[in-house]
Amino acid sequence: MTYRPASTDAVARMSQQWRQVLPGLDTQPLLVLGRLQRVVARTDPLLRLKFAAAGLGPGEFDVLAALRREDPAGPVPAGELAETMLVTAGAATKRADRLIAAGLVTRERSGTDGRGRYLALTGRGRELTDRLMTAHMDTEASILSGLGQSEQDQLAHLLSRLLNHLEEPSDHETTGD
Amino acid sequence: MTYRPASTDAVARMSQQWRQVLPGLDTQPLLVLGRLQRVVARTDPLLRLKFAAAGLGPGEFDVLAALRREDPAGPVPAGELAETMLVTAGAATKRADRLIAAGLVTRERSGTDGRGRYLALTGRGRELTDRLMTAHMDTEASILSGLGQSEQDQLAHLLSRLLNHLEEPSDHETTGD
DNA sequence: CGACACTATTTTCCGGAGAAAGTATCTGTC
DNA sequence: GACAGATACTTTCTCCGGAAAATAGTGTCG
Repeated sequence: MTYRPASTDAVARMSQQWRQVLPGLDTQPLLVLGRLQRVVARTDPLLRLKFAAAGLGPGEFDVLAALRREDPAGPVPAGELAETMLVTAGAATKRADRLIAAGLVTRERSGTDGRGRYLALTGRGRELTDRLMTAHMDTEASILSGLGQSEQDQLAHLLSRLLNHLEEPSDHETTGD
Repeated sequence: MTYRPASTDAVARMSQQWRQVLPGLDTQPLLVLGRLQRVVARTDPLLRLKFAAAGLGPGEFDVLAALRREDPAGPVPAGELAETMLVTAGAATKRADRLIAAGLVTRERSGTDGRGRYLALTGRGRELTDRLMTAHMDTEASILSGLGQSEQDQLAHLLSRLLNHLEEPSDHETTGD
């Protein structure tokens, strides 16, 4: 039986192991990005539970949420939707197809540009989205409940900095490696 | 073209929008978990590039890395592998199949328990893994280069706390490390 | 010993996503 | 105004992973 101190998580252990196998290698990045991936891998299934219970597949709440957020501004171009969800246009099309079939979303041609499609929530879609979003925030809050408020704030801040760096590559040249 | 202050990331904007649509809803958790998901969604494709260049599919480097870490301890039971990779046993089997076909991994029956299978790296597998792991850490380091060292440390620490909470739900020992 | 429950892994089936080809529409150029 | 190329989306093809059934092996209890 291997003894494991309480303050050591799975990723810290991996890092230790690497140190033994490849002593020259700097595995510091793992302690950030490895943990990040692992947190997401752990939380995603938890978050999907409520959506699945409402009959929604993996990425479908993403669509509903994106449309609801833009609701005041009206229908959303399909391409924009794909961008904000970080999926390909093809995936966005298929997600929309399913939601349309479920009667939660509508798709209409753009008047000014025959290629464009605009997506919007139906009444039922809006209703469901609001209900799910509320429950969603509850779930997320409970996942974060192990951290204090100031820790959550710090974490949010650091992630924001990292994300900014990732999403605006122009403000810092990192073409290298 | 909407003007966007540099300090505002995509998730912060989403949170703002929600505030307008559902003013009563607390979207604080989004600022942590939403960003987390988004960082991973952005980084994953970057990380996969090098693996794909080496002919490896999505989860395959995970297998190689897990085996390499355990290398000193010898072959790894298939089930254990699935657990550390956070995938189902079926997925682990299939990943292993591909790597065996590529000549990077071997699978042998357990001597003591006929149901068990032990996986290990071949010479070529070990070589490739070491090379990829080094390149991988470079890539990750460059992704994190937007943060200073102390920020990375803070982030690692906070993520560790969160991960501990997620992976040991019954454990409430929050003693600092 | 033999039936049964349990465990470890593999296989089958299916759904979702990416890549790239396909379709419709728009824009610029002559 | 017609044509080439760009753009917005859709379709097709294929791969990967989860869920659950199937397979194989172990342990136990009488």
